[in-house]
Amino acid sequence: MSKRIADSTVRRLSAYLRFLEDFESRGLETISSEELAQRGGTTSAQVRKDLSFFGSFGKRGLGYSVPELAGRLREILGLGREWKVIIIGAGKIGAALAQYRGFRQRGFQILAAYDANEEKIGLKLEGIPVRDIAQLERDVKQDHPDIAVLTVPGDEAQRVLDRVVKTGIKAILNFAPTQLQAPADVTVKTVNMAMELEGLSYALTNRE
Amino acid sequence: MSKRIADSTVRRLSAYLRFLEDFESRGLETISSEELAQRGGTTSAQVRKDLSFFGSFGKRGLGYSVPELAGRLREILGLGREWKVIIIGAGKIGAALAQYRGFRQRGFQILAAYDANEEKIGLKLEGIPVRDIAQLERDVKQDHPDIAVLTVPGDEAQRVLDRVVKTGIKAILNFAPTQLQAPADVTVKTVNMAMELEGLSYALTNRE
DNA sequence: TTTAACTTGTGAATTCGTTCACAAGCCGGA
DNA sequence: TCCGGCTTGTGAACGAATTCACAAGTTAAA
Repeated sequence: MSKRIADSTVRRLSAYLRFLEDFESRGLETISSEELAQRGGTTSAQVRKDLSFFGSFGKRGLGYSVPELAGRLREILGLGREWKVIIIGAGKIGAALAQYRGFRQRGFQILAAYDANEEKIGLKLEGIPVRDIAQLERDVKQDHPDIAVLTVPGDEAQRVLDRVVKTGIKAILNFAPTQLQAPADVTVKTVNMAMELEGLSYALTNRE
Repeated sequence: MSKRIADSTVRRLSAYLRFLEDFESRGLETISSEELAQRGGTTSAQVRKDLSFFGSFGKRGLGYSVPELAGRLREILGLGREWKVIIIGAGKIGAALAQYRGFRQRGFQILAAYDANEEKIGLKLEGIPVRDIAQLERDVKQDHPDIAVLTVPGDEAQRVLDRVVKTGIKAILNFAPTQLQAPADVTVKTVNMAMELEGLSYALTNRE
């Protein structure tokens, strides 16, 4: 597939899709790059450039067909199918994610949560079973999850990641505040709240 | 203060500080840009460039003094003081954040959580009082929180943000999967899990 | 049909961030 | 004191991402 697409572009596509769904639900038929841009806090040229990497979806003079563009974006983002997700670490953050509606809505199906704490094993977290981390390898072999979400303490994160990688899972969403090392064919996205907070602290401290 | 620093630079400084604290706790005295780079998944030139925006902290031929550089970074990032934080939305994510140790460790003190749900008001969330959102304005006037964390549903986020902005708070950490509009003097950082997940979906779908 | 008002798609120009490459400075040993 | 080995700090080169600017296509109305 053509050339490498920037991370920032993919994130914007994701944002565009959200607006399109909003427009779709309100029954609107077409949308211009300018409208899309305003909602996404970017420029119309940016929107058109982003889309142009994947083809020409619009009509000059008119704009984009809302349902068609939404469909194309879902296709590009790989949202046409269900992705199976496991959560590793059944703490507070794991629990919050388990009930997060955004997962289901977008076709991310949570299979199970894993933990080492015996008191948690066997319980249900928002309807999702908490299993013994010891059976991770066996379960992955059977259920073939696509994505692992890591919500374990920072000092365990790398060790757990290595274990997850060994099972063959190629996509990881990490909530531990740690820089993780993984092979090139495994995609790791890290959500680091500490870093965001420090970014706010920096902004508050250094305002001109 | 000199010229605008890139967001990516600030995030890296934040990462460097974490490694330095690790080194500090192990009693190491000096560190080179190369060592810092390896831990942070970047290059030594990048590390030196990042630091150079703020001054010359190292000694040629030797490297950086760990405690000194850590101190300088804390200063730059504004971590020398306590920041007062309020959480708006006492749902699962709010609860998870309330107990998140990363906050306290870095000097972020959580004053209270706010919610409109009467059943939650008056309860404690991990020791933090849940108050009526109706008294937000009064409380802010009295307690002067610096940062508001938004964990409300997406369709309420903009409305709540406008209200928070009106109280004079200048820094917001948003967990709603929505692009928010705010005045230029207010810094908004959004943590969008849906977007990260879609990034993973994209990566899984489009691997060459 | 012609015209006016729009809007896309895309090379070119620009801006922004990263990497290179090396002079300048520091340290320890001879 | 001199030398060899190291490491910083920083202009210059490079590369990537964004913005500009406009030809080309579409629509509706006269």
